[in-house]
Amino acid sequence: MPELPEVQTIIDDISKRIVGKTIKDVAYITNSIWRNEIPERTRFLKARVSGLERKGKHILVHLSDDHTLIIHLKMTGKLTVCRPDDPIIKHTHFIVRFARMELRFNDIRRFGYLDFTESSRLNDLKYLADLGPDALGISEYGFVNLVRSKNSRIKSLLLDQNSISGLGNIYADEALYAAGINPTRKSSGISPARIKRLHLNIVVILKKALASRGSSVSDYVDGSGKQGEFQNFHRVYGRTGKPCNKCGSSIKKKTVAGRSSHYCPRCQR
DNA sequence: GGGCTCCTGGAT
DNA sequence: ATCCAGGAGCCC
Repeated sequence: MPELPEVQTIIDDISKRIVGKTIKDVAYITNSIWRNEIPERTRFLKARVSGLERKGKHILVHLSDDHTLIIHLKMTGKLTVCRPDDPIIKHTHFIVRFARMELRFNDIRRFGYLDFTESSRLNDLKYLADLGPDALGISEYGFVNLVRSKNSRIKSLLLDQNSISGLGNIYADEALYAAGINPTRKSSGISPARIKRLHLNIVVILKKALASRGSSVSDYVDGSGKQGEFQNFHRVYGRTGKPCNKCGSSIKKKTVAGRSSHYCPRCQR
């Protein structure tokens, strides 16, 4: 479900409600949702939420006693602030209880996970340490070097979180369309001018998506359980067979890098 | 690279 | 009944 704009929207929503609040209790519902050891309940009790942070598509919830809860939502994960008397819906796996509200982690497909560590040892977690520069933080220079240095298809590179973090299937397709680059192109063969255009479009599209509070295609909801709006502005994703906004050609879909890729065969070369 | 896997559920 | 899904790791 969530890519950078969705994860950031959730973090911004939730931060307003839980930063500074003290944890009263936690509820373990599905043990297998934890990536490593399940933290003891006492690790959470009386801790205060000191701040939230995004690393790629990971959500870090920092606690006052120098521990951090890590959350990855994968495809169908949801993180919402609820009232204690809201019914606990199916596929809810973990709850953090505050005095007047609860933070609930729900995931239909259970691809998502939770993890917990001392904050000073976050970089011992390989999946965090290996993340590439953030899609909204990488410089144009850094991005050009990255793309020119790889021989993979550009779509694969954009999805590779260890090369550049935060992009997923929707925004990779949308950015490639905006830059006029075919998803199957070998990255090393793309001209620097084209790569700069792609970098600019990644930033512009991610920022627009953030302003629209993310894309709700099926499951995504923000930290309050509301849908985003950016799906209304998709140019290729989910528009297979519809006319290209630039040239009128039919938008095509084909598998690239193991994912369905939506593109205009005429505008993207 | 491509293919398979984890899992549930909606669309066709 | 079959296909497909905002992710990503593992296997040749």
